[in-house]
Amino acid sequence: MSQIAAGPGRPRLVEQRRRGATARDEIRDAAAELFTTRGYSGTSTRMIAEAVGIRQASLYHHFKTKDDILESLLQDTVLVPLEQANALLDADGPALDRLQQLARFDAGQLARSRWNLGALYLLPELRTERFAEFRSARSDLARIYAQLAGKVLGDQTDPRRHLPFRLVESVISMRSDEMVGVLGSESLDDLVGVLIDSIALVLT
Amino acid sequence: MSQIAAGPGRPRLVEQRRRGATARDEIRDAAAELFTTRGYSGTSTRMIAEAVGIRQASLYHHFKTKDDILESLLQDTVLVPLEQANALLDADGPALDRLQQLARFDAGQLARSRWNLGALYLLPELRTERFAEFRSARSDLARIYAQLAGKVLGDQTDPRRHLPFRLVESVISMRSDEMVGVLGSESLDDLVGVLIDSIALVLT
DNA sequence: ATTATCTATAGATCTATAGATAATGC
DNA sequence: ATTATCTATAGATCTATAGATAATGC
Repeated sequence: MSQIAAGPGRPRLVEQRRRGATARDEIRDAAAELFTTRGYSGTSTRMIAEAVGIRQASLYHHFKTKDDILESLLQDTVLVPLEQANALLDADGPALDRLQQLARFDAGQLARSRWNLGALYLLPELRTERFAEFRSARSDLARIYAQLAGKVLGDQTDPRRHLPFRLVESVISMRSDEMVGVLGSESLDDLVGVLIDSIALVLT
Repeated sequence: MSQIAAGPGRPRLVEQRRRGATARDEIRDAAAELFTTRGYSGTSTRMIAEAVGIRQASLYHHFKTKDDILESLLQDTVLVPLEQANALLDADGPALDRLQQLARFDAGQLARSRWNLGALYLLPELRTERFAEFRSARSDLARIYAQLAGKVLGDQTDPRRHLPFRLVESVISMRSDEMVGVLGSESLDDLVGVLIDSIALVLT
């Protein structure tokens, strides 16, 4: 059942041990855990393979290079929020409501994802040319936050417009510091609620 | 002058190119730049040595291992703020004033240090046993922030007590995202001011 | 004699490729 | 025939140590 099972290809030496419908997803799951806890350069392809239960070389049947694995994880975390942000920027209604809706969505994702994928944004390795596309998507997202906040403030130069984005992303470091792990999922909702309320307060 | 100059020991092959009165300080300066921009595992001892202008093996005359270099940088950034925090926790006066004084001090350090040393806190490699002592010092600091904030709120269980620490540390990610690089040092003061004001607002 | 550098290198990785093997699918 | 794995390995690192060398200091 959890054993190798049907499908073409030579069977694995050990049974499946990772969440994921496909080998590709198993690899992404293992890499997400390792990259967020040991860093990108601090994680070898051998460690990823071991966590999946395959040989190191077998990774390369599913990803061309090691950084393609990270790229794949990053894409998934930023594209959906960015789409949502663009929609809300053009939507009708009070700017504060739209900003808080966006924040609630993002903070919820960051708090609830299986691994702390937001921590990937903080990896210094993203500063290379290889991840320029991701960086640009993320700074688009930050710009939309600042624009909506600027509307609330009635001033697109007020430095406070940068705070909502940072408040939302503080979920990442709280999770890294294992504060969210300790809290139940009930008080995790409290935390997101507190952040949403704070956004209104700092823009007053 | 900037050439090898006086002092015992075989002369270097190239002139000094790093800030620092001693070779140890030159190494720390180079490592701070590299660790914050390329990560810890992503920085080799050869890169550090090259940035200093010495041979890779010569590093080991000044540091026993690579992680001793990181440890040394971390110690410097957390010990002074922690001392300050302990003093302010026991001081007299309104809790909000003391909290804001602490925040102004820390945010100022984070914003003005030659390299973005706060970014070192975000390195996933710190999650190892090797850096347990540093992690514990930093969580002591976070605890004092939360305790002071709890006093302001009149409730040591209110989740909002975690926000001031996170607001202060948002300076780190703003600097990483090169927002502080773009702003002049005058608007950098604005930024710190905005953070201090926000602390009062979110604890209202 | 002491110090801070240098050259050389051991031994342990690490990423990625080449090619064999063992399944399924047609 | 196609697919997904396996074994084996090339070539490029990387950290740390050993020991030589070239200064200053006594």
